[in-house]
Amino acid sequence: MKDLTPGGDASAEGIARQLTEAVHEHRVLPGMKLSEDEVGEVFGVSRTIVRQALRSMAHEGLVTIERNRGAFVSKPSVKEAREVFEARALLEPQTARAAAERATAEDVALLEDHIEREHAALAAGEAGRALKLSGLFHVEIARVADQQTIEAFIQQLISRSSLVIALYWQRRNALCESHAHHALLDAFRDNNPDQAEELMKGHLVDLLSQLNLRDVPDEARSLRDALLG
Amino acid sequence: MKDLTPGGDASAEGIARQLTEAVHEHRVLPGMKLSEDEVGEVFGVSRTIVRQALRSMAHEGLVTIERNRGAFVSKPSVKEAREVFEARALLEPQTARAAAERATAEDVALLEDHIEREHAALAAGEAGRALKLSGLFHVEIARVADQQTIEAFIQQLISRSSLVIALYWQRRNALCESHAHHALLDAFRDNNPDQAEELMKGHLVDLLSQLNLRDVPDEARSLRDALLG
DNA sequence: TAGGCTAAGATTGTATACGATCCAACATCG
DNA sequence: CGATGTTGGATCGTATACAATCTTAGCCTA
Repeated sequence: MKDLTPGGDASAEGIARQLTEAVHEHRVLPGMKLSEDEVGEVFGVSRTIVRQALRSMAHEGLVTIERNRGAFVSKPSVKEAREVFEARALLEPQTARAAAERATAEDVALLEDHIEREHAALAAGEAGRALKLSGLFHVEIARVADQQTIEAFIQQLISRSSLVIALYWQRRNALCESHAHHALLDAFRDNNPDQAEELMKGHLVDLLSQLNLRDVPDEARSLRDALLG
Repeated sequence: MKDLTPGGDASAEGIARQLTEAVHEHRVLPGMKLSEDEVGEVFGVSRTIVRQALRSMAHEGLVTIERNRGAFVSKPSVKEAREVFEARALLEPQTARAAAERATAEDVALLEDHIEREHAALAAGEAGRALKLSGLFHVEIARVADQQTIEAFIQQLISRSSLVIALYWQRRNALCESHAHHALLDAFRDNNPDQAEELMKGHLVDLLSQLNLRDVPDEARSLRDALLG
């Protein structure tokens, strides 16, 4: 069987990237099983490669591997969800500041294009794709700041945030993000570090406030519902 | 061939842990090749397991895998060295603050024991072991702060700091660290977050100042030495 | 003698085979 | 009828075999 996937190659990294993208777009949800045979069949590679990809994703916290049971898309606990946003609060504001100090016209144009595509996806009803682009915006900021080490951390945190959003997001007020991103873009364009840092800090608080981290994480609730219903 | 290693099991994680420890103790140095066959023979496992371990370490930045060439202990560039300490500067002071807020008597006792073992190793002339424990102290602080996500990041940064130290450390004034760790311990014992944060900030600045990040990274220099000698 | 080419050896990349473990359906017994 | 034990299938864990690639030593040529 040959490569069915036009979007990427069949290396371990390529498969990990495509699976990660699917998680970011919420096409693959927390708790879903990623069978080695099944993934291998989809991408036309042997289990050897799939295992490499899955272990790589496990290292990022995106999947959880249970011995002799297989790989599942991770379901972050409430505590883990909080930790992810606490880590982001430590890393991202300073990174936004550094990005605002260094941002060139090209950087701003690239970020602007990013926001535009995010809007286009939203307009086209592709909510998942918009969500993915929204996360990628944060990674791009780290790239502009020229901080590869921190960029890798933020990329991981964005991935895990996708899982958190899938589990704990409450529907109401869905589209305040693009506004925040636009404001950040302005700060970058003006090379205004103070404003960029503050905006990012506020943006992260906003994101966190839109999560419902009080309820039980979906599994126990479904059990209770089953017992009560 | 059976397990030759009394200190740990022969799983991929166990081998990665033991290799990582060897790097922390500077028994394995940057640039050294980690041949799959050789590592497998030492630990008595097949290449399958070794490959898992090496890829895991590659993900942490500890080893670099070059396709069809093999795995080598990473040699961080000057830029990467700076980035590692910049990331630590973002994460560790706040983490020390949180640890100081939460530290219990048991936590303090455990950290104290840690410092004591560091001193003992230094007194016994086991500089590598002391260095490893010195790094682990920082990881333990994140554990006390009850921040597993950040702890994982710090662990990675500590590992990479070991590589940076191996490459860029300048010998003079070798033992100011234990003093800084003692001061931090006092701040934890007193539950003094402000002091802990400031001490950690200063400690990281001290560490960075003891590195020589201006020279070329060892390879060109050894070539030059060879030509001049 | 220096430079480049070739071939053999060594090392990694990938697929596959086999054993171990888990899970679910079914049968059996109380 | 319900609970428990058993058996078959499915899935994962590990080792090994083979192919692809790189390295190096030796040889040839200018």
